[in-house]
Amino acid sequence: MKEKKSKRDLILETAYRLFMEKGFWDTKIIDISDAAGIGKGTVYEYFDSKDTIILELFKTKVADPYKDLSLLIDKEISCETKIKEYIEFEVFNTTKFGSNKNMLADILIKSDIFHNQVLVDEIHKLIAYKLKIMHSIIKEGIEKGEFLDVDPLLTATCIMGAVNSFISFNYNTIGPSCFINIEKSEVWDLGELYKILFSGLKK
Amino acid sequence: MKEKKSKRDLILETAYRLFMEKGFWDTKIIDISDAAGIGKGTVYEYFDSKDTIILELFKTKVADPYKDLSLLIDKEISCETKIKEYIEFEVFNTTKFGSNKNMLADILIKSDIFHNQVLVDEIHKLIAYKLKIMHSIIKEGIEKGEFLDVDPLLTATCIMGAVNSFISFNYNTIGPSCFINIEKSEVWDLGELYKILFSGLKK
Amino acid sequence: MKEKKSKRDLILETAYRLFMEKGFWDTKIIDISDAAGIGKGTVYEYFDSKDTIILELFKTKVADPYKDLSLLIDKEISCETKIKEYIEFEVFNTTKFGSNKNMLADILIKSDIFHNQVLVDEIHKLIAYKLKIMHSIIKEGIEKGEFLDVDPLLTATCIMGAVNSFISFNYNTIGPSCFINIEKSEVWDLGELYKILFSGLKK
Amino acid sequence: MKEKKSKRDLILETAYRLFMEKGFWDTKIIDISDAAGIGKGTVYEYFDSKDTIILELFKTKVADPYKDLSLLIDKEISCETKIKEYIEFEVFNTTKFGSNKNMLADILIKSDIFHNQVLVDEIHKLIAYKLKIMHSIIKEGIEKGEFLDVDPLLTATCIMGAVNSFISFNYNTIGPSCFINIEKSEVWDLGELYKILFSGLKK
DNA sequence: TATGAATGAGAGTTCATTCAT
DNA sequence: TATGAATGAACTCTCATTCAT
Repeated sequence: MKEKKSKRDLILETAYRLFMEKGFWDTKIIDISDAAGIGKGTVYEYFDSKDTIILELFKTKVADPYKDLSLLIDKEISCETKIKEYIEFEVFNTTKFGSNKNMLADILIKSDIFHNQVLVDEIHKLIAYKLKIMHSIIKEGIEKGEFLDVDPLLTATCIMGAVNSFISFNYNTIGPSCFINIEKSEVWDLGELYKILFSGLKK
Repeated sequence: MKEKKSKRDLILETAYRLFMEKGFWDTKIIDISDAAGIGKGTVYEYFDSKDTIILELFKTKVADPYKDLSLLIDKEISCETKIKEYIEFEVFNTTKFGSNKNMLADILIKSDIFHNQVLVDEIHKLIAYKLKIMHSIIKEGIEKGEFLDVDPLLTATCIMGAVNSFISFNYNTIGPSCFINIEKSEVWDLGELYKILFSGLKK
Repeated sequence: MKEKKSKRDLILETAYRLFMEKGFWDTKIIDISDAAGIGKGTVYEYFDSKDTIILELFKTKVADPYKDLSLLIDKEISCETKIKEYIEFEVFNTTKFGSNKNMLADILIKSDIFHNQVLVDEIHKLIAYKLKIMHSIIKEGIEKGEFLDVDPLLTATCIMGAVNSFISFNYNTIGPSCFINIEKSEVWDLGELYKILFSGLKK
Repeated sequence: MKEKKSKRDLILETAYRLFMEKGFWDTKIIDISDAAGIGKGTVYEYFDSKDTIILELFKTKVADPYKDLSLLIDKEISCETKIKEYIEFEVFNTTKFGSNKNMLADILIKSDIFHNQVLVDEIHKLIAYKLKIMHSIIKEGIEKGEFLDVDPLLTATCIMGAVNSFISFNYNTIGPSCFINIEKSEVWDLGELYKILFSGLKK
């Protein structure tokens, strides 16, 4: 495993680009070496396997930038500002790769899932359908004076994200592996979720 | 393509079970036929391909149940209640397959992503890390009297979900394919996001 | 793993033939399937791997025939006859595959050793050289009346084989794995070897 | 092809050591250069190929020491002594590389044969089985007073070696390449083999 | 209708060898 | 003289799909 920067980086960048474009499974080693203008064997001079490449990309492109995020906790600013800074950081971090690029999400969502565009289209159709309903409800609520004057689509998007996340963590899809060192009451109450969505965080 | 209900359903149910257990890519056609107690060729009597099976499963198990969700819009109830009903439906819908089962999420998250446990562990580690920070901030905010008395972990989870969703839709990762028939102002303002998170929806 | 006799046997026989002709390492799976007139994948329908094929061949062609050899021990015949029968069995067993064929020895000695005909020639040259010397000594011994009137070349061959075997077992090349349940005095004395070679077994 | 002694010898000695330890096929060129502390390319400055190395090793380590063995023929000693000296030389020669080391045999028997420990175990099992039978017969013969009082295991080992050798040469496995300049009667008689085994060489 | 034997394109990976420096 | 980065032919094994029965 050589460490010479340029060639290793060339492979990494090429792999990254192809993974983003075609997905991990649709990108073959030969695709990477061809696109990089090098021999297939050269890829293996720098990486043990295809798995090592995606792992390295994840670590450097995705995970590493978060390293100092925890410094945020001890900053002398209000918690509201902390959350705002967190979000700004997250937005910067996941969009810095270029317009419309969120590496992890992209690779996951791209062709990789099922090599099946028809299915991907169906999934998007469902999301669109749900979004439209939620959007319509919020719009109505605003018009009727029931809700604050927020952007209805943005809000629909956020609520859907919050709910999906709530479900995934609450009903263990993602697994308790993500709750390291944090105590979680057995099953969360929907009432708590509503509280946040309707009243927000601030006192 | 035959339509005799029983055998077709047997294949579908077996495939569904195996996809949930081992993921889509790790489930081979032979696994399905073996588990169903039928011949490998028989699978192809009822389905054109493996892709057709997952597509059918998605349609019937995931998408179809949402068919009447739009009726919610015209119900004679407050918008707050509509959203609550929406959420309750979503929770029911994604957890009805058994404890801790959310079909789509499960299949995506299972072995399928990269066949690479090391990478999956890294991803979980990052999620856990971010969650811990957010959790810590919210807890502090509550203690200091800055935030309402919410469940900090649940709230952290929801905010992360909302933010991820905001980013995905705002910066086009998922693609505009999900905004069919909805007008979206070019790029959403972070201020709008903060408004919802801190003040909530309700007036 | 199907068990239908004919195709499985076809693969086995074809592999056997090619292993004998070209050696194990020089025989590729595609060679076997081509020679058998079947598809490459078919080989894997019947055998898990190339290793499984050679193992199966060893078991059925080489090891199995020895199964009843131990019955010899309890036969009501003289020990001299027992040894003669043992040898006759061994000769039959290792030559039954056709003229000039001793499966295991052939595969080992063929191209497999080093893929290197020049080296194989050198090895043969050395054997020939040693054989010639031994042959010459024995011939002289017979002519001078020192030795019995035996076939000098045959005798030279046997002595070389006995000595090689003695060395291999005595100095552990083969490893003690072959002395299961038999007690071996630490290192054998050359005197014992001479006793057998010069005086023979019989009283 | 340079001839500078020291580096060439370093490569040779390193290759020799690794071939003995891991076998020819398991030893890669990079292993040799690494172990020798030189560059991979340097190996090719001194040797045309991996094959050239093993050939050179065979010649210098194995074959060359036999160069003067033929002088034995003309020594003024009895033929019995000649054979004894031959054997002593052979024992010395094949064991001089260190305890339990017989270069050629070692390399052949090591990992090289089939990279398949299961098969190697099976082969050893068969050898052990045959050895046990022969051992048992000889022991019985001695106890009954039919045979001389020899070491039964050593004798079994030698007889097996002699018989294998007899078969290999008699039925052409090794090929007539080893009978250069020696006349061989078409097929040897088993009677001749028995004569030597039971009566020995000496008059 | 049901089968499962047969298929072969295609993947990741290895490593002896080359050659520009 | 010495290097090691670069190479690519070659290999084993996988598995969705076909099709004769």
